[in-house]
Amino acid sequence: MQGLRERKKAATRQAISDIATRLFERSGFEQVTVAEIAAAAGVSVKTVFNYFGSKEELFFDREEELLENMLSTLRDRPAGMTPTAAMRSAVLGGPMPFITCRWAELRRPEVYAGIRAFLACERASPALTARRFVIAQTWVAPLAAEAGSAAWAAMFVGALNLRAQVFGDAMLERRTPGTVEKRVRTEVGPALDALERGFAA
Amino acid sequence: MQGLRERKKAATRQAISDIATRLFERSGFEQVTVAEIAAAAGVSVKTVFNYFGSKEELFFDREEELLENMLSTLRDRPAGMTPTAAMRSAVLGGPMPFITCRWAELRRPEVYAGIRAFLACERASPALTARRFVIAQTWVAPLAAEAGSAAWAAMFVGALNLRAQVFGDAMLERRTPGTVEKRVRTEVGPALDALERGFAA
DNA sequence: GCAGATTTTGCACTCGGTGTAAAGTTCGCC
DNA sequence: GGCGAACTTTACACCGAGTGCAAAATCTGC
Repeated sequence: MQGLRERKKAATRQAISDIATRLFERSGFEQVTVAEIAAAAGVSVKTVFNYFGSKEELFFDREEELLENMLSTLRDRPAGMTPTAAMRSAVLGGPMPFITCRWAELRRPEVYAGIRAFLACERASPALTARRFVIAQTWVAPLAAEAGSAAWAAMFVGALNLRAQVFGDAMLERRTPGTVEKRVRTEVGPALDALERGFAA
Repeated sequence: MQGLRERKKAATRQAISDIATRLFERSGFEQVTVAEIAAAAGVSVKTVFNYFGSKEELFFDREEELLENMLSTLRDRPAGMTPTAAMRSAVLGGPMPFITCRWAELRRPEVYAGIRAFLACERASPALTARRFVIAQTWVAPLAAEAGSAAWAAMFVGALNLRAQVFGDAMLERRTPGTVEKRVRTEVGPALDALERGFAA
């Protein structure tokens, strides 16, 4: 355990992030001001911006972790396995790609509702939708370095964006967990197949 | 020729856009305020926002035209030709994809300098860089509709983003027109090859 | 408990963007 | 040419995100 200062910082950061998430999901991203978040967290606006570079960063909090997981999935693949094959099960195997969460968990209503609320909030805000694409784009260079092919990385990120689209659509239409999984597999699977075939040289 | 009102509107819009472009390329996107643009154009700030939805729209002005060109390239392809094959020459055949501008034109110094200034301005501003990705993403759905495959469209846009990256890098490094062309062909060509092979089913 | 490093805060400010209502233009028509 | 309707432009007041700065509060090692 670190010193008191370190612990307080971590706690403050977490508190701000939690409260922001709750407020966003209750009222919508655009409807909540940073001033409200700061007040609810018992902290000044300036402090919020000390921890988070922008309002959007309060929403997308786990995306760095996601990149790390992608990179280690690539790095740890058995010799001879293609990048596409290595990524396949993580992309198709659960609701949140590269997070250890399987399709079965989506059957728990509170998980379904939580993910759905997050997606609804994101879709309702152009700024957040835009932000997601930008974040995804920042993945291209690291993925390219790890996989050894810029072309592969650029198109793989295209496939990830497709996946987010398909998954989000199905969730917002309130499809059953089974249907959501089926849609992701049948619509994103072919993209991965094409990637596999395309880079089979 | 339209009525006076229509002509005036078109002229005002063009004047604002031209002045904005000049100011951006001289001082950088972030350094120029909308108020300065409005003043230079002899118009109120509100009028600027009557014509353009945001400051970024003042910079990316021809992107709609680009989408139109992509869609008609797809639509008019001979029966039996794959979407990838149809797009290939437009993607690899000139400095600005889907604009009738061939590689030869890049050899004219003022063309080279103009495009380079535009790119430098874009790269210097995170907001503009982000905006480009968002614009590219809005192309996915229309392209998917025209090509009949969401998977293809998602990954094709990935290839377009790669192209923009490669082209921009080469231009900012002040490579010769010949080198720029070669880089685009050798780095983006494989992506299109993969796309062709991948969707050959 | 003290000195020095670190965090938090308040404050004043800039800039992008919106809503509104009034002033200024253009249009179709007589 | 002139008149009323439709449309554009403008000023003004406003909001929210984000920054820079210097003072106040807090933690750290000793």
